[in-house]
Amino acid sequence: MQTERRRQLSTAEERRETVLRTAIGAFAARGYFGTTTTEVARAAGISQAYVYRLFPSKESLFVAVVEHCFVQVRASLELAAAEAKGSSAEVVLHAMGESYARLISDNDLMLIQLHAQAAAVSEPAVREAVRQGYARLVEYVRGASGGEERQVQEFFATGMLCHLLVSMDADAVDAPWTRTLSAGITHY
Amino acid sequence: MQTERRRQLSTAEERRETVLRTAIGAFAARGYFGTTTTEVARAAGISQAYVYRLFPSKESLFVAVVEHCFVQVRASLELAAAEAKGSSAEVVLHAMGESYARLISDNDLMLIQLHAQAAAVSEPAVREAVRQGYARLVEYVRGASGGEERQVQEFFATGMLCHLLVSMDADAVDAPWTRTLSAGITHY
DNA sequence: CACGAGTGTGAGTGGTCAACCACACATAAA
DNA sequence: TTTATGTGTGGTTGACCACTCACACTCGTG
Repeated sequence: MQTERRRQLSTAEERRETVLRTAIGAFAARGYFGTTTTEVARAAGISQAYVYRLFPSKESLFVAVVEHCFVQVRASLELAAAEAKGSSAEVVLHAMGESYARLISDNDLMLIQLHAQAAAVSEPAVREAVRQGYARLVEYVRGASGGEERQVQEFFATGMLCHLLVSMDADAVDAPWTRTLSAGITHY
Repeated sequence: MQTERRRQLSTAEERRETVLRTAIGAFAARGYFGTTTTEVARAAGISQAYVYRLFPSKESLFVAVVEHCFVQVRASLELAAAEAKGSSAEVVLHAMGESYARLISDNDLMLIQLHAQAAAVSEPAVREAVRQGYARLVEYVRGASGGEERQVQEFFATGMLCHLLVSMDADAVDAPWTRTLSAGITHY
């Protein structure tokens, strides 16, 4: 049974990935300022002190989380685009919307985007991450869909409307105004 | 010279209004969790302790600020609708958009909306205020413009896109993707 | 002037936060 | 087994937070 005993410790790189994944849930509720590093640590199952071994500061951790989310969103859109390849811009954009809706069905991804936007106002590092994230997203959607400016713009405007619906849990309100805002928007 | 000397002290009601007005600027930068009551007090020119005489808690203060902003937005749309009365839905909605663009030219109103959305996720009182605010806004826009569901929805989606542009200061970035997102969106 | 009611503050309070550090334990290679 | 390196934590620190309270001042009225 040579090396039967398994490693008990993770490598730092594995831990960083764990933290990135679990921190999404932690930051999703209360955003950058409202979430403590202790909460992030608890979500990852490590001590608060160790968070500071893996990331130099709370800000750099949050930035890494935001970047991680943008990568996931992009990957989701790429998947959809690959499946709908060769179709018209409308069809590709619709497939992207569907894929996006499925990706963020647990809402956390979307809430991170919302909180990243909010933090971007005062935190330059976050602002830069958000800019880069949307820059790549917009260019990708434009290229992959082949749609016109207006269509691409509307695609993102609809995404932003989703942020609003999720943030105030519009699903839980049964009224004409929520039906107006959420008309035609898929969600799971 | 009977009552020549003017009052030196404000009434509590006047102070409350001052605080509501100035707190917009304070909360606009870092949102609900990121802004301290001391900052709000300094913006209003009063002591931090007195903030707690005027409002029972930080949360109720923030909620009042959010409601105040929604009232201002609604008033702005009403003004625009009155001027464009009798025109087609498109024209009315465009006039509303113009008026809205002028109202939030200093960005603070819009940033409060963004931060209110973010705080709504975890703070039930804020969520209720945001729901009420948008409920009235949507119903008003629908009624005053006479537009179809889709038009009203697009109106708000465009507004949400403005939040994104303002939060990451897209104006400061000269690139194709910012031009795509901000195409046709007036701002002053 | 006197006096009650309203306006306003300085100086706290207990609690929490991001960040740090000394130290313990696990691992891999010599 | 020894040693160097990497993984991980308990305990702390100084700053700062929302919120409170005793007290001072101003005002309108009789």
